[in-house]
Amino acid sequence: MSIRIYDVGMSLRMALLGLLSVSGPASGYDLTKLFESTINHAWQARHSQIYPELNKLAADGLVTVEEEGPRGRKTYTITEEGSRTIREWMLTTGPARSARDEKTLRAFLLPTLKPEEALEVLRETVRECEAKLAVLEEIERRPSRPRTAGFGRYALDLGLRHTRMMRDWAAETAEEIERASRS
Amino acid sequence: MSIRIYDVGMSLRMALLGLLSVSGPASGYDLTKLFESTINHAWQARHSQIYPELNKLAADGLVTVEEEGPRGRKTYTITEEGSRTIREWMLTTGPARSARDEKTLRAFLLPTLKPEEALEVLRETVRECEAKLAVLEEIERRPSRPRTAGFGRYALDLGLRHTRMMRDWAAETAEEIERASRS
DNA sequence: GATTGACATGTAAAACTCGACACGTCAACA
DNA sequence: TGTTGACGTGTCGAGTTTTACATGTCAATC
Repeated sequence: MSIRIYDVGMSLRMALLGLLSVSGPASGYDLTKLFESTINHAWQARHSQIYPELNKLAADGLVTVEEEGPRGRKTYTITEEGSRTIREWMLTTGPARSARDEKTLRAFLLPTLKPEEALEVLRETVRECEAKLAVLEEIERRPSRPRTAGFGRYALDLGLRHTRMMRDWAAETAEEIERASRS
Repeated sequence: MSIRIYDVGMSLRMALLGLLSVSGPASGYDLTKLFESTINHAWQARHSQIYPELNKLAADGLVTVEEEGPRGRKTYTITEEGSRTIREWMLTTGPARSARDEKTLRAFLLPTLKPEEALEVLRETVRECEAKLAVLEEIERRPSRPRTAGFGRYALDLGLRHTRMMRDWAAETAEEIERASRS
């Protein structure tokens, strides 16, 4: 086991430990789907990244394979050390946190377009946000499964706020551009 | 020049073309700093990634080196083809956009902590947001330099909204946890 | 004249991420 | 009985991103 000095690249690790911690024992397959259905807005990972990371996690003693089911299914459980590790990470306040959002990047690059084009992009953004909001609000209404109950609460709220913020920004910016181009 | 079929990995390319498009001719050094001071919240890139990408961009005819100054400075200018390329990219609506935010990830993993610990993390988040807001509001008040004037407008507004949203979420979630743990 | 710091560009190794390939199981339904 | 689709784990190659290394110029200040 190699000690990692820097925080970079710990995110996937911590996401997996966090999911295992809150949802209880799960397989790589379960975690891949959990990833998609919960923290997908904040972080993405394919199974091709998740399976190797789980093996590393097991090698480092942060998780254990307690049970092997049919179809080669391996059920991972977080260990004491794993819990300690994620707790420390969560309580560590670092100044530099990676943040990448192509949607926001496009918003920043809006001035590269002519006003009419920018307007159309913004209106499309509003439509996308509305569609996403509809999905999130539907999830909010639907009673959550017990396994992810506490987990999804804050995540969903943040997702809703983020999407509404984006929608409002796009709508108001569109209005502003429209006003400016009319005068 | 190889044609890229997928959109993935185009972000850095487009960010550079966008910066060159809005701010006018600039060197790799300028772009590195522009990156930091403008779209850093949406995308990050070190000079070790920017310099090679500029060379590729030049090889592909999307930018040209019009001028070589002292200290080996190379001033890049976006070409017609470069402008066409970013315009097409901006107008292309793809469903899958990469989004990674460690701050949000941590928010999602809050339920791994005990209520008192989560509370402390949330309060720290509020403090960080307040500090960031102070910086952004100061920038808002300060008259912008002509080179990034139009560019920074929307970016700054979105940054302010995002930070306020995060602050409000953290504050209200903290309140909620406090209420729940009191009862 | 020497030192410091901003300017300026680059490369190499390691780690991270994605899409594609690859293999195999089990249950349900036709 | 065959086929389909969800379950389930894994590897590989290519591209992206980071950290560290590497080199040198120019202006200002001591």
